[in-house]
Formats: sequence, C-alpha cells, structure tokens
Amino acid sequence: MKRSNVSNNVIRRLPRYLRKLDDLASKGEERISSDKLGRQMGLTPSQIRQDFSCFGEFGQQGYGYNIDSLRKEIGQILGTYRGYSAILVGAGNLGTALVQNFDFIIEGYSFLGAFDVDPSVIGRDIDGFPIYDVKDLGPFVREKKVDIAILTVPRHAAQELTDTLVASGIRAIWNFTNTELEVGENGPLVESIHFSDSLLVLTYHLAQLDDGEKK
Amino acid sequence: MKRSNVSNNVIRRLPRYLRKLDDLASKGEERISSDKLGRQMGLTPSQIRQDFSCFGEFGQQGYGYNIDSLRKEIGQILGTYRGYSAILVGAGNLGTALVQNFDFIIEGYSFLGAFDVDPSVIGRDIDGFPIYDVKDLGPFVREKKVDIAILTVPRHAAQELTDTLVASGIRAIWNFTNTELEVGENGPLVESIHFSDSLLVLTYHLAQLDDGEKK
DNA sequence: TAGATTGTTAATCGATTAACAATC
DNA sequence: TAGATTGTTAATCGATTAACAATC
Repeated sequence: MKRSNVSNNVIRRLPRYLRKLDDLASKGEERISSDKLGRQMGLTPSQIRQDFSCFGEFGQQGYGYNIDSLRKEIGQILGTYRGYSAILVGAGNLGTALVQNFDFIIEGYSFLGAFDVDPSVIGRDIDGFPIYDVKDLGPFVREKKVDIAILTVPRHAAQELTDTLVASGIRAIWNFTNTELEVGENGPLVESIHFSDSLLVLTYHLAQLDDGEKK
Repeated sequence: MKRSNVSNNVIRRLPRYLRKLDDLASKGEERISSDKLGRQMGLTPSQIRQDFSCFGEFGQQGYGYNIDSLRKEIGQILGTYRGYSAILVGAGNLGTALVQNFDFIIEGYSFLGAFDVDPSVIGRDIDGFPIYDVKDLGPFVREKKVDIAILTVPRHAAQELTDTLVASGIRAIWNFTNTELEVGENGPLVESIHFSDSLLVLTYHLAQLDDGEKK
C-alpha cells in the first residue's frame, strides 16, 4: 500500500467514506462515481479521487468505483481486519455504553475485558466480558501485549492510569477523560474524544446565529 | 465581537485554548505569551495570535495575555454564559454518563431533563433530573423552546426522533448515534460525535506503524 | 529607557479544485 | 464506437508561518 505522507485531513475523511459506502452497500447499490458520491457527501469529485489516489487505484474509467471492493480497500487501509486487541479501563456508564454499542469482534477487534477499582463490579461482567481489578492492569497489558486501552475513568485518575499503561507497553490509548494525557517520548498513540470541545463548537454556532439575528 | 468569516479550523481550536487556559488558571498562572502557549500546545505563536485576532485584541504588547480575562473572552465567543437549554433524548448508559459528567448548570447550560421509551425508567431521574416519556418530547420542545437536544438513542430510532425534534423547532442536535441525520433545509445545527471514526483513525495509525516496522 | 511581545501585513506552504489525457 | 469516468498534473485558493512596526 502507498500511504506515505498522507495528510491528516485525508485520514479523517476515510472513516466517513467507509460509513457512506456501508450505507450504500446496505441499500443494495453496486457502483458509484466520484461525482455521485461527492454530491451525496458534500465533497467535490476531485477531492474524492485525490483522496483515494493516496492509497492506490481503486476505480475504473467509465465505470466508477465498485462499492463492495472499495469498502474492503478502505477497511484495509484503516486497519480493521487486523484483530487489534482492546481493553476497557473504567467500567462506568460510558465504558459500558461503548462496549455494548461497538461490536468489537465483528468490527475486527479482539476485546479482552474491562478493569475497574470498584470492588462491587470487579468479578462481574459487561456484555459477557470479565471485569478485572485495576491492580492487575499492568501485568495484564504486558502479558497479553494489549494494543488499545479505552480510557473511560474519571479525570482525576486519568494520568496515573496512563502512566501504568505506558509503563506496561500499551500501543495506543483511546482517551475519553477530557484531559490531555502525558505519554512522553516514544509513548503510545493517543486519540482523544473531547466531549466538551464538540459541545462548545455547537454553542459557538448557536451564539453566532443569535448575534446575527440581533443585527 | 468581530467573528465574521472565521474558518472552521480556528473554531475547532478555540475549545482547546479554553481547556488549556482553565488548566493554567487552576495552577495559579496569571499571564502567558503566545510563545509559551505555543510551545505548550504544539502550535506556532503566529497561529495563536492570528486565531485570537479573528475576534479582537486580547493581549498587551510586552506583557502577553492575561489568562483570566482571555478565558472569559473565549468562553464568551463560544457561547457559554448564554444559558442555552438542553435535553437528553435517550436515557441509556451513554446519556447517563454525559449528564453525570457534564455539570451542565456550572458550564452555563440549563438542563431540563431526559426522555426515554422504556416504561421502567420513565418517571425516575438521572442525577436529580426527571426522565419523561418520549411521547411528550415534541410538545415539550415546542413549549420550552429547547435549544439543544443531546441524541443518545440506538441507531434505528435516530432519524424518527430527529424528525420529531426538527418539527418541534429544536435549534441544535448534538448527535451520538453514529449516523448522518437528515434535517432538511433550514434545519437545526448538527454536531456529531462519531465514535467509530475516532477509533478508525487510531487503528489507521497503528496499522501504519505495523507496516513501517515490516519494511 | 530597553526588552518583550503584541497585532497585522506579506510570504510561504499545503490542500482543494479544475482540467484533461488515458481508457474502460 | 461513443460516452463516462478515472488518475494525475497544473492552477487556485486558503491556511499557516514569518517578519516587523507599534507599543506596553
């Protein structure tokens, strides 16, 4: 695969393409042109062709793109099918929601279980997956060579657990703690979902509308 | 306030500035230069000054920016303090996590309650806020002129509830359903959190590392 | 005053869009 | 074959960075 020097903007559009293609596939569509796809997604056909061409040649002149094979190509690029292993750190409402809504196994991940501090949940399960004592987190990550930790703990516990994860050789942290984690040089990848950032962008636009109306 | 023609990139950086400034304030810092702030956030000082200058002149030559007043300015720009009203649509694990973790009142929002279909939760409460029957959603939104609906329902129910919200005059939807909502012309603002997109970006980078190592 | 640092204008860089030859 | 549509090269547009006069 090519994929050298691909810009962040392109990378962030790939999952959107994947969702759209899944959608089209589920409607029984077989092929689509960059022109049609562009109109449906609010992008220019040029941009779509440029984006795909970062990774190879997936289309055919005069025909367009085969939806099913394009989905697979993009899934491949995004690393689904690789069976990355994941654990949940923090088995509260948010963590439970994530585990219940993502079918990690179908999506191509291998979900190994959850960790928590609360003695009343340790030993129980989420959706059939065990909840372990957070004391055992470090050794577990090290032994099982866990790829991804899903961090859904309260703010105040975030950095300490991150340190444990980093020390145990975690490869990536999916961060929901609304803090910036310190992982140091050569630390794991960090991808954060900052709920409040998203809400503030929304209220920015509301405020702009309100100000516009006053004028 | 100026704020005309501000690019999306700038808007999406504003909440990050706000979080950083809150952090600095909580450490007792009083002032910061664009140079220092840039080094701490991984941005160039030029970019920071350009970003702020979209909205006014918040600094002072030879001194830098006063952290406390800059926070307030950015909060103002982002529409906190405006007391926008919000409801939760879908009182499951995810919705519960959001309500419990965001202190909507402190953050300057006015949270009015939740809606659900499940008879076993209707009438109960989340964190002291009532859970109503989703049948009453439309009239409630219309009567109370609700600004923001936080949509945390299962995928299959997303579009139908969106239609109800739009018909009742909701102004904005904060969308967690991992679908693209259809809101039509002159519909509400939509800000989506696509969990799977974020995870896929993470695994893209993991896959890239793995491929790099093989070479 | 001298040093620091802003806000802004100009220069650069990168991303998006347009155009078009290649080809299914 | 003619029409459609790709992949790619060139042109444009916008965002980031650099430079610097203004000034606290």
